[in-house]
Amino acid sequence: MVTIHDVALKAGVSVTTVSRVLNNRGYISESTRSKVYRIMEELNYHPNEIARSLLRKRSNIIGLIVPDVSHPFFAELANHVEYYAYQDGCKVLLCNSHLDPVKEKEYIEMLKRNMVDGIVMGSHTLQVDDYRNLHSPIVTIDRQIDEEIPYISSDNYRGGELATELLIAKGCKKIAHICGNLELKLLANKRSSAFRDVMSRHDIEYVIIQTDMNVFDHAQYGSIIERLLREHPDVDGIFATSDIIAAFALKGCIKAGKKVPEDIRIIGYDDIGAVSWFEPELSSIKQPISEIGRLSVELIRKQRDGEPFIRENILPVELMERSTT
Amino acid sequence: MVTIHDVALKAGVSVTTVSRVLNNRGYISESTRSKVYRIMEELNYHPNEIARSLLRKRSNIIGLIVPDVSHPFFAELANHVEYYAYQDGCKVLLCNSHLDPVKEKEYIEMLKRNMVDGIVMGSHTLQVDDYRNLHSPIVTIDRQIDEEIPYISSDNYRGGELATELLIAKGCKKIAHICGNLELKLLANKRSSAFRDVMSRHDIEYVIIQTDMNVFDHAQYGSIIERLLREHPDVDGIFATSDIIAAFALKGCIKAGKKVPEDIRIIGYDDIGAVSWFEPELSSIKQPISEIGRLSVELIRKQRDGEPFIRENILPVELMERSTT
DNA sequence: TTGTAGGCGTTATCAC
DNA sequence: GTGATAACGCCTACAA
Repeated sequence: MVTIHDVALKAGVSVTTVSRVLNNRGYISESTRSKVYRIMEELNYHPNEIARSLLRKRSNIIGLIVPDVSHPFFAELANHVEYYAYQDGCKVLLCNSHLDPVKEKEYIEMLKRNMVDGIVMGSHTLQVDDYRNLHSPIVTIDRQIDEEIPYISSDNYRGGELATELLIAKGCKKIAHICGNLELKLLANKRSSAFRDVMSRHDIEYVIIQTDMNVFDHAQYGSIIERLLREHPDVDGIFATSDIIAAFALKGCIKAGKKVPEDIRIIGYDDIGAVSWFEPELSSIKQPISEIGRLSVELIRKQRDGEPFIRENILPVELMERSTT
Repeated sequence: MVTIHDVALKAGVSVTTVSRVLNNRGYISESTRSKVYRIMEELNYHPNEIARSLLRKRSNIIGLIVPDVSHPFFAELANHVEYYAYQDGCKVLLCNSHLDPVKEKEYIEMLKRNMVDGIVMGSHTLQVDDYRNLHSPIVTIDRQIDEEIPYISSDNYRGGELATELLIAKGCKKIAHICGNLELKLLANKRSSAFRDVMSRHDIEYVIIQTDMNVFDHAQYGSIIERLLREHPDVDGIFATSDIIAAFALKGCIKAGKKVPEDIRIIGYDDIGAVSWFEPELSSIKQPISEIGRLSVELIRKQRDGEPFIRENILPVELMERSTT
């Protein structure tokens, strides 16, 4: 490995001078500058970021903790977080919690030991206190820990309203809502509150079905749908809290011989790319994932640099009507 | 930030001793050991990994460069690489090249400056020489750079055979193959070679359509399919080189009023999760992505530690027959 | 305009 | 068993 000393030696100057050239600090004569540059080139020198980080007490790394990047929503989130982090001169350390609190906690410790600039928390398996005592810039996605920790979410309540109102407007008389486990205190639960509110307002019959805690166990969806259609054969509208669930609902309906959207209308949530790869294309509520990613990085940076920042960030959602409603 | 010095001071021992306790090296009396542990606890001390890395000349980080994590294949790859890296005590730095050679090169430089243990290259926008002169443990996915650099791919040729032979066995009389741009010297091109070989052997009519370089521009797929069906209305089998393309083909066929698989049979490649979320479920060739991830990490580790390793790693594929064939 | 010296937090080496 | 001390590669006062 070639260090700043090697360059200094070969260039016949001190390490300070090389460092100055490197960082464009202070005054250097044009001749030494170009000489140093030439030697750096010759030796193929690249400054050691680790040494820099040690000095700076910061690694320019953003830790991104998600349940599972292979889930389309988090894959897109990771994609955008990386995009904006890169623009900020930061790197992204990818951490899957795989819904394991131990792993999530270990990752948090690891990130702190590596002096990351901050942590974007997309996974939430720990207790509130564990997040509170981080002493590191942090942003949570879709969960509000307390007054202090900034969070980002899309307007879940509005999303729930939009989806529900659409089904009603289309004339649905009995609507099923399939949501995640409401025990988890996620902001996504507001979609369900909105559903309940709108339905009560319109005095339409409805059922709410909670899925298992494990969002990644897709096997459960098939049977949940089947049971729903069996126990409530008169359901003519389904609002699913994710596109994946909605896709399984669609599949279940087709298998059960129902026509979509004629017999039963279906709308999902997230607007992941895959919904438009298949036919019929799924109606969905679109979250501004790119903006969520951008804001995550910005909020980390602002906290890190001691700039003021907003703690509650609720982003607008958009109804994407396609062929299943 | 609390350092090893603070612990040493409060415990009334030297930093050396604390370091020994920390790393379980040399002899320490049980009493000092427990005292040190207690103080570490009290002070909530966590060793600074950056300082360690500086000394060790290694960050325990694996750089993962992919075109785009939001693509299901790479999302799954990232997921598994992270899984196995974690088991090895390594972290994963996520790098999207977004098909930009400049960004890819900058990422490579950055990773070297950060003394990563190695680089998993899933993106290939650079020239062969750029990869050759890395002087860092590296593994390429689905591309063979030269004799030296280890690569991992699934058995693309066999995959191509399986897909093609299935369509033929089902009685297809005119088969279209939609593949990526063959200019790019990717091992995935062997799928197309296999297709051509098998078709010639059986003397069946076929067409081969290359898509654009940009794999992430899904907009092109719709029109490609439409044109295919228009120019070759008698095609009764499609072998697409990715599930996404296959999904668009499926959609195009349905829109064109064709019944799948009765009028036309379709098979994709990769077996991404999404294919089984929708109806009809897509037949596909499954790549062992988990094993690819595991091997990537193993090959980095072996190179890093100077252990012997295998340079050519071709993993078996599997035919997943579902409802579209 | 350039150089010397000290320190970032840790571990390895060698003494005691 | 334990403790000084010197690295690791870089940057930044301060001095010249």
